[in-house]
Amino acid sequence: MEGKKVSKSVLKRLPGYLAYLKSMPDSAPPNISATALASALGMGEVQVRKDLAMVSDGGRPKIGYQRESLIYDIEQFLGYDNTTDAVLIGAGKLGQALMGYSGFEDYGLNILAAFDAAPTLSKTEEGKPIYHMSKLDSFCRAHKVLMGIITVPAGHAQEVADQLIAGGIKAIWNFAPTHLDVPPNILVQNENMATSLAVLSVHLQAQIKEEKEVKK
Amino acid sequence: MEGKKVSKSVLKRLPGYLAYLKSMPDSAPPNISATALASALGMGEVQVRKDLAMVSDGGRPKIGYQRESLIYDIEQFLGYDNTTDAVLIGAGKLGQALMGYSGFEDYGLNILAAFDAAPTLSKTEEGKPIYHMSKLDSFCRAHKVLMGIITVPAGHAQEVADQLIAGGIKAIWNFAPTHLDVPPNILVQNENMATSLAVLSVHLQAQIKEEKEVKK
DNA sequence: TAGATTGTTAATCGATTAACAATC
DNA sequence: TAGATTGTTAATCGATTAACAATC
Repeated sequence: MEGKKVSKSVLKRLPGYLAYLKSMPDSAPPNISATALASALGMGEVQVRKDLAMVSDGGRPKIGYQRESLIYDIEQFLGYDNTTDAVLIGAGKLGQALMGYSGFEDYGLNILAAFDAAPTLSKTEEGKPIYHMSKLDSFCRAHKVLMGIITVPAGHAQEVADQLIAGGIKAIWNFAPTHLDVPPNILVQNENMATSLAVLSVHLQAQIKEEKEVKK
Repeated sequence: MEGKKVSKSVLKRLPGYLAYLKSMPDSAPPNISATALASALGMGEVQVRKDLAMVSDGGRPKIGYQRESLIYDIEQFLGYDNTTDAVLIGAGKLGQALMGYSGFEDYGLNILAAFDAAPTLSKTEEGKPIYHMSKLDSFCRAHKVLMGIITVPAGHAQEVADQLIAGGIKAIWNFAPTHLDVPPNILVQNENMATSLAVLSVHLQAQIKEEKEVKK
């Protein structure tokens, strides 16, 4: 059943289901059970069922869910059917890597152009334009861009965020390792590698410690 | 007080405190209160205090925490003091961007080399070696590498993960948008952009919907 | 001392899991 | 029908927040 309020934790799991369903070969059976999905993704089956209940209009007992319509429902729910235009600020290595990643199309994301304080090129390898920061505001307004991707150094991220918001942007994908202060109606999604590294680092420390103790 | 079990949610917030503390100028006062930290990062002050209590040996009422020792304590806790060697698999755009990112040093991460199924270069721009996949196993063993970074396409990620684990790796930083099946003692940290995009996309959809309703 | 601030104990909230009834 | 599977209701778990006592 659609239209319900879906929590962020559920939301974050949906792309996982979608990717798995899409990765299945056409030769696979047209139906799949929550049990099968759960075991493939290493999750609890009740959780999978609850999650799917939020976006689909249900599976059938003994049969499971229709793969095709499940894919459709999740994509529909996530809004991958209608494209979102975005701008990217900071044409450094990470920025260019993101510009060049063609996979974003699958998520309905279209990066129109990059902006940089000191552009060294006028186009990316893929032929997308790189403009000077001074063009940002008018570009965003002209193209009614709603999403900005920040790949500048931490020290400039807040300033860039302010400019994006002034240009009418409603959501920011922030790759700069810093907190952004924004008005309540603006969403900031932090892609914080430091966070992941912390988890990894602490795990490895524990591993090393454990190993030493075993050796004793 | 150190040595307690710290939950993942706390762990993930620590890098935020650390980055903010490190970004403060030397001219700033030597002490900082949880209240100040909280408001700077847009968090609740009780949460900040509880988090800090897990890694530091406490602040002083009315004074706050010593900035320097707080930085030390968090870095110590996260293991940023002793470097972790890592290998990276998949020398594509994203892989090269990560190889070239010098900021990882701050997190005690040192990427020794890249591996690729069909390397087009023998070195990265920064002079780090790029080897053929066939060298992976012996390299990992020889250098006692504990961490692997996967930046290959989703279809090859599981296969690469298996090889890494065979080579003795204990933690995987997975940039491929797919679930990895690994033994229980191996940690997989997914850096899943699809997850972030889902959150952003759903937010924008809601925004657009809202706007339309206002216009009516 | 008074007040800002810390740290802890209790209450709330939300998300996950378990138990079970419904269904094909 | 019997059994696999769905979906829901209740129980558990963990994390966040609120209230308060301790402290400098």
